[in-house]
Amino acid sequence: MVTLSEENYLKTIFHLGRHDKASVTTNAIAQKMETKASSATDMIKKLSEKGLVDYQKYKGVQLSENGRLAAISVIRKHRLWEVFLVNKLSFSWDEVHEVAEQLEHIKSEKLTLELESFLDYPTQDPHGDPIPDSNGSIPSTQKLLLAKVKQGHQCICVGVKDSSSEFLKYLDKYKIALGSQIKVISKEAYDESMTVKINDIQKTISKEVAQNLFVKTN
Amino acid sequence: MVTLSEENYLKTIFHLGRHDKASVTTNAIAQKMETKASSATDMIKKLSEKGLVDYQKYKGVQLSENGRLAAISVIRKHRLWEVFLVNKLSFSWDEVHEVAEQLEHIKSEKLTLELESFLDYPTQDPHGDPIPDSNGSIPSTQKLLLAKVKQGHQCICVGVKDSSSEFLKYLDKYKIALGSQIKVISKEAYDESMTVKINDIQKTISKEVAQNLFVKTN
DNA sequence: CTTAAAGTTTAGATAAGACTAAAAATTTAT
DNA sequence: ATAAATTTTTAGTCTTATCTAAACTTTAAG
Repeated sequence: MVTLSEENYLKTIFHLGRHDKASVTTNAIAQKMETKASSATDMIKKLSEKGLVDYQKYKGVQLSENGRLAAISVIRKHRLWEVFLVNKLSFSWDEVHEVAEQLEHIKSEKLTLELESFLDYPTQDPHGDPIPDSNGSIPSTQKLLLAKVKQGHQCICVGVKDSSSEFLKYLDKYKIALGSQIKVISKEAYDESMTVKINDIQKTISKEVAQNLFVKTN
Repeated sequence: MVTLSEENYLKTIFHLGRHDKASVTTNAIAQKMETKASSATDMIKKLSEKGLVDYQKYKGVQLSENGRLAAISVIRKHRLWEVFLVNKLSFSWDEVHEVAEQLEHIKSEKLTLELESFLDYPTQDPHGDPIPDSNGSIPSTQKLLLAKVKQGHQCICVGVKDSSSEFLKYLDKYKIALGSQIKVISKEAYDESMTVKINDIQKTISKEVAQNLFVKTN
């Protein structure tokens, strides 16, 4: 039995360890969880005793296979619920996170499977993040940050790196959505801003925006 | 802020105090919550300090107005989720309780309202229990136990008193559902069993069954 | 290569919610 | 009306998850 708090730590460790395969540090976990390092250490010990993480004092943690599966299960539920909230109820993509944070902890295998079926087996959530399948496999997507796209190239918006309400509302305001066609017209070396044509409307966007938008070239 | 545990106590006190308006005793609460009387006392004190119940030592508790509203809110969510599970996902009425016990604690006013709308404003859950509206009003239904119906009278099944999985599966087995037409053919004084015609099929049912089925005469 | 800074862990405390055992109040029965 | 039985409360303990403060490692700088 994995507690709610344990699930939240596992999820955080998963996200922090996603890209490089080095150990995740205590401080990084504490910061992401908005708690103290000593609390993180306590929880790490507990997770370690339960065999959910590999832990060596002062050396950080890595998820064990069981820990990885537990984390992915929570992430899967989180993203399925987000799809439900946006596609079936009338939530917008900037409103779903908080509620999904609660719904992701509901324990019922049947519920998750039925929900997935009801939603027609979605492969990504409203922010473009992939939804793990019931075996824990995560569909890989070849995406890159808009900031990396060369001048003159065309691409399609496929996800966001920052899924804060503020950023999502900014995107809504300028009609930038998943699927939007984006052409990079010019790039400004000085401030890393770029001028793009989005859905045939020209606009200059800042570095902050370009570095938080995932696109796929086509 | 009402905790998950507090919500469960409030719900229990609501159900126990539903019919007679006498105070609900500590032991009754403990028994229903499957906990010890001392734990119930501790929680009662906490609820009392928060103004959710009126409490006098050794005299039991009654819900305050705020406590009543909090309890009804939880019950409303529980029943809405049950409708969702049965009508939208393919749960049967004997499978919903455990999951709804978890979902009822999700805190999001918008979610509850949107869910209610998505379900087309249902007035009762899959067991025939009324769903409180967003103001906390509970639609009243005039129902009686099948055991009280006189010989020769016709009625319609509108709910169950016992919503245990065992009873619900029994009803499924004999094709007794909400809406089933039931005519009381004869009653046996000795064991309080009765012979009834359900959907044109004759069957003898025990006291236990007759005392757990709600009907409406027509 | 030693020391200062940064990061991590330990020790001890707190709050919520539960438990056991014992004391106190209430109810029931003689 | 009082003793016995039952119910309720209190006191003290436990577990989970958190915190602060202090101690200990590791890393980085000089």
